[in-house]
Amino acid sequence: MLNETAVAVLEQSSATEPEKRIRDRSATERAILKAAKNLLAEEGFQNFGINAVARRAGCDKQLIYRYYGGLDGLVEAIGTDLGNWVKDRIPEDAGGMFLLTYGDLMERLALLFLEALRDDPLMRRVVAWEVSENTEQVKRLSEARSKSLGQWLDRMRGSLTPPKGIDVAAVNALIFASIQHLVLAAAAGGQCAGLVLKNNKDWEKAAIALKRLVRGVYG
Amino acid sequence: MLNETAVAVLEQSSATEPEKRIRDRSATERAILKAAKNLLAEEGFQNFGINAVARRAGCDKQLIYRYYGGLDGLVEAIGTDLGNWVKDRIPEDAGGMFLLTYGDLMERLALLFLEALRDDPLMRRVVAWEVSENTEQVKRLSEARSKSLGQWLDRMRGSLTPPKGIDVAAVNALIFASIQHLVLAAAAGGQCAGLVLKNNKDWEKAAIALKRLVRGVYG
DNA sequence: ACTGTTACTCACCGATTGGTGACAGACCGG
DNA sequence: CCGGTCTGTCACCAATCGGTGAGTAACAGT
Repeated sequence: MLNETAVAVLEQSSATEPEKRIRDRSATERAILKAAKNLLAEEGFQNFGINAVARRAGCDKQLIYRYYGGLDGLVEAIGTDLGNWVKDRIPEDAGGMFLLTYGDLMERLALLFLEALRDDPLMRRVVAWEVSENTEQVKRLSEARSKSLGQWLDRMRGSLTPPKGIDVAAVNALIFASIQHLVLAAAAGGQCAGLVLKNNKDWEKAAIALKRLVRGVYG
Repeated sequence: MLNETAVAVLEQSSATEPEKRIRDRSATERAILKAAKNLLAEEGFQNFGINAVARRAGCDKQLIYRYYGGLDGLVEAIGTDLGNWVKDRIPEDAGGMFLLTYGDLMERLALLFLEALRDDPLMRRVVAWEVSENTEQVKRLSEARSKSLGQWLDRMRGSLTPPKGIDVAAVNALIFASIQHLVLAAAAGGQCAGLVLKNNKDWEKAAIALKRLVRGVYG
């Protein structure tokens, strides 16, 4: 990539010059991070490595070592980005709606989370990564993500009091676990436990079932 | 491994001769399959390759190509084994119990499935594999698994009629999805969505929450 | 214009990967 | 005894991996 532009410059520059991006460290850093995120989102964590990222970023892998301290640092940077995931991807104005009960809230949050996860391939890969490996890299990703998720839940809860006599943490963990696995399985194979999940109609059924599940516990 | 025994034999055989296993095709096939399953269960699908399997089986990788047609065939053999998973790992006598309602049944099945999955590292790796990759190998594994799971559900349902007005397939998919993700996340990082899952007490809480969830929809 | 720093590239390293062809020895039928 | 088949071993291949040291080109300060 970069070579082509450089060569083009040497050859007195042919017609188009697509973004030179020479000797601009911060721009290169951004390009690397972007390349890493796109690569992870599209290819998954299987082929996620120094060489592949450098190849996609169109720069030498040495720069990844220099600017991010290797793959670990790069993953950490991704994790930092991911800390703002809920803030970036999920509308916060749900508090302004008529959420009278804890059940109202959880139903809404569950549906929002389902949709957001369904629309974000990067986040899906990260979640899949979390349940597949246990390296230090992944641990950090996982922590950042669950922390930000927990804060989101707290923030949205506001002054609503959860029902007594129910282990809310455990029940909510199960609910969000079901959403995550459903979306992951669907993204991977188009179905989950025999339930086909491809077109919007399929997903509408799943959403209804999810509502029923939430309403079952929280009324 | 095998070299050591061979050398020992050439050296007029020292004291112990741990299972010679020479020139016995079916035994070698079994050893390879066993090695593959153990490797997958212990190391995960990340480092699951021809070389690693051959190394663990103590034979040349060429034999894997000859006897199984490469990794694909080997994975398929594992999948065939996995087709009997529910039969092997989950007691079938639950039908003889007092399961009066569909809710009784699903609660029992959910708990059985949770426990069985928790106790089987190989199956956990396979499930994690399913949501992480979409190769032909994994597809076959996934199909065999979900098919056998579906048959199990049908078999256990017996003459019990599911409640009307509920999309049982979708709800059950969500329930089993929650179990799978919970167990996977716990096995990977010891927690799921902030809920710590390490000792038996933690799991007891999760089981209670699971019951509540099932009872919520199915009464 | 000289100098030093910054941004970047390149060439190479050892290790490991999936895959293949050639070979050696045990066994069996003639 | 010989010849062929079966089982298993070994040596080698190109490709890729993560990682490093050395070198080059562009810029800034003086």
